[in-house]
Amino acid sequence: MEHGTIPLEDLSGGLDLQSTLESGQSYLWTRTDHDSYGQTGAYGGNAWYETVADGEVVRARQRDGVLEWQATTDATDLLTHRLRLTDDLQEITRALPQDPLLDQALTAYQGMRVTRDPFFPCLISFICSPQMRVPRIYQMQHALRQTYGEPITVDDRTYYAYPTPARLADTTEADLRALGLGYRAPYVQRTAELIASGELPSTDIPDEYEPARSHLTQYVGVGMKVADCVCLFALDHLEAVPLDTWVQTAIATHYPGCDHGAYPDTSRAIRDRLGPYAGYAQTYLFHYLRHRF
DNA sequence: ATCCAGGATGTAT
DNA sequence: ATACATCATGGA
Repeated sequence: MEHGTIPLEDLSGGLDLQSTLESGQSYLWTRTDHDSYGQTGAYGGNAWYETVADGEVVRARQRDGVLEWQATTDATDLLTHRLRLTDDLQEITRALPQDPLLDQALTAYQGMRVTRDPFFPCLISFICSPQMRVPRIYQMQHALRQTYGEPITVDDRTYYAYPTPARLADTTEADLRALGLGYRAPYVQRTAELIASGELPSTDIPDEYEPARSHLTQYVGVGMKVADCVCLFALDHLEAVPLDTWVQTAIATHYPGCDHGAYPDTSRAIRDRLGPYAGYAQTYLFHYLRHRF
């Protein structure tokens, strides 16, 4: 394994790796000191996180003002891309409106970045998310990797890549129910099939945000909320605001003028209110609201 | 035991 | 368009 460090001193807004990887954005990283997946109780400020990306094992941890990595090849570009290290967090914070709730959330998790996941794993992760707690979503993605992922052995340890569309298309509803996906099992199988067969290829996704969101809702198990998650966490649409139950409640109480009942109307109103980095605000609010109690 | 979780779908109005 | 029941699973 090669290893190296990425300096963080000159990074605008800094980095909080733990918050970035444990705030329910990406379900593709596992903390190596976890005996079970998705547990965020113990402090892990300097913990290693690992994933399989582009067929390579990548491990990263934050300490002493650097992002340290171990990988089979140089992971600098990969980490810079996946963790959005070039996002100007100071400018993003400046561009967001000033209000007490948002200020508290931004201050509490300074350095947290929106992750940039690969499309298919992100899509499947959030198809698994409805009516599920964050730790269980981690658990389901872990089960999918262990069961259907391509194994990679490095230094006597075996890792599993996220399964391909073809591999998941080749499963059955019963197979996936056995992994604990519940009623989302047929959604995952059908969506994988739509992509693998070319019936609804991901290469047809429009570049613009709202058309992209509309395209995504054609997949099975994808409504507006899940589509917004994929737009934000995989498709570079930083204005996308996933309206989950936490954020909807926050909008109703904190931005009542933006609450229009219907998803598309509230979505447009909150984006008009928060601006081009609305998705960043959503990510901070979601993490903050879920953890302040 | 009962309730609830990063909602989506099918059906009836 | 909008309202409502239904959908698995596990942890509190």
